Amino acid sequence: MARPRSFDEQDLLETVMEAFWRRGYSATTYRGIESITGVGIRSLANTFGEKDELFLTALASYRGRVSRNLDKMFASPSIDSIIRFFERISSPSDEEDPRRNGCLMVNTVFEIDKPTAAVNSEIAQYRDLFRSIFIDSLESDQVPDPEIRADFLIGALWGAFSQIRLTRDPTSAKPISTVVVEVLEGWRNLVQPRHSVP
Amino acid sequence: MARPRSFDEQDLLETVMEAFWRRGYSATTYRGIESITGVGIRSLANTFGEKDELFLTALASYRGRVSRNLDKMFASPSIDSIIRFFERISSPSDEEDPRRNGCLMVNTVFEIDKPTAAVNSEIAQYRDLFRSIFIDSLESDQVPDPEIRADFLIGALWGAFSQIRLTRDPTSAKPISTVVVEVLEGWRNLVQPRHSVP
DNA sequence: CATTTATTGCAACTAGTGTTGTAAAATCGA
DNA sequence: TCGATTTTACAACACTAGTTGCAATAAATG
Repeated sequence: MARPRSFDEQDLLETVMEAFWRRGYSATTYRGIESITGVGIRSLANTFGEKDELFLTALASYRGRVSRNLDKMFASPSIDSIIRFFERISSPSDEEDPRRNGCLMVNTVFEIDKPTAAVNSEIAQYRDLFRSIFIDSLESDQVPDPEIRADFLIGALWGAFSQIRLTRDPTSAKPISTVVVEVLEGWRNLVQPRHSVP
Repeated sequence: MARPRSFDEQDLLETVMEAFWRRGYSATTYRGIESITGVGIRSLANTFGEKDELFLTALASYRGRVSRNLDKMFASPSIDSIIRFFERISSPSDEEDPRRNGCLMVNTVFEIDKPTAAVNSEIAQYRDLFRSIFIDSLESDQVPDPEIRADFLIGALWGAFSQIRLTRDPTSAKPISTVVVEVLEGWRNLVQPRHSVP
């Protein structure tokens, strides 16, 4: 046929995604990616289109990554899974781990002034990922009002991400995890009093 | 002496601060401020210096505003004050209220890639504002481990700000407030078991 | 009224970024 | 080897934003 690409599209996308994660949207420039990856601007544009589209693709890739992790951690959803999840969030990461920058989606919400409909949809899907997993977990332990409590957990999660992003240190979210775990333990004893004692 | 200014410095600063609050750092341009306020770029630069300095001044102004509000709300610090605070956070605001964009300081953390030492100091002072007020409030009701719980409350607060910023609607943080209040109520009964039962 | 002096309007300069055109380069099948 | 076709390097373009120089302007003081 013709000349083949000098790079692997998936590998490149992974690198680009981490660049957005580390440095944010506007600080991640085409020319910057060029010098990091060695792939020329023109090839980037040919492959992924304009910056908006490249970013959207990176977001989708991120969501896929998170989704796979969550599937593993919540194979059997329960309060215990949520506890393990929050404990992992605030566990140390090495210097090179992009997790030190919190969460790409949350960062995006703050940096992009007026997100496009496509970006908003990505973020909504991302949020729903957590929401449905939290609800499933709470329901499986018969916690009342699972929706409200799930929304609270999402809030706590985003607070943790904010804290991590501020300090660039996951362990700084430890106090948040600690109290969230305490709260979750308390929810074990809240079984619905629907058809209970006379 | 000489020609007087055509504007009031404090009024102008307030407007600029709200501009940063609404639109973020990079979307708030000198030329934009010029067309909003009618004050020319040259006069802005003469009065406030470069954009960094103008922004820093706006942050300080914001912190002053928040500090005054907190002093009012926490005149007698207690769990009840914290409850009222979280309930107010998620109460509706009108269309023009810049609170619809969450919190200027938290937004800043996310948008600025590498904050200067001065900006970091502003943010740290801002955080400590809440931290010491939360600790005071918890201590006055003899809640154990007030530092850790205060850090959790800060996390929940930032989660609420994130949620508000995402939806541009304070009431979307209602579930967070609701559960935080529930948690705070629970903390009333945790009085230190220091010298208790035999 | 003239002088002084800070303010202001205008415009230019510089730097950075997304985007695109074009021609050279490289590969694979015939 | 040749031709088709894609990739790639280079450069140019357009636009935006921060910053700065300079001359005109306007008020207060004597």
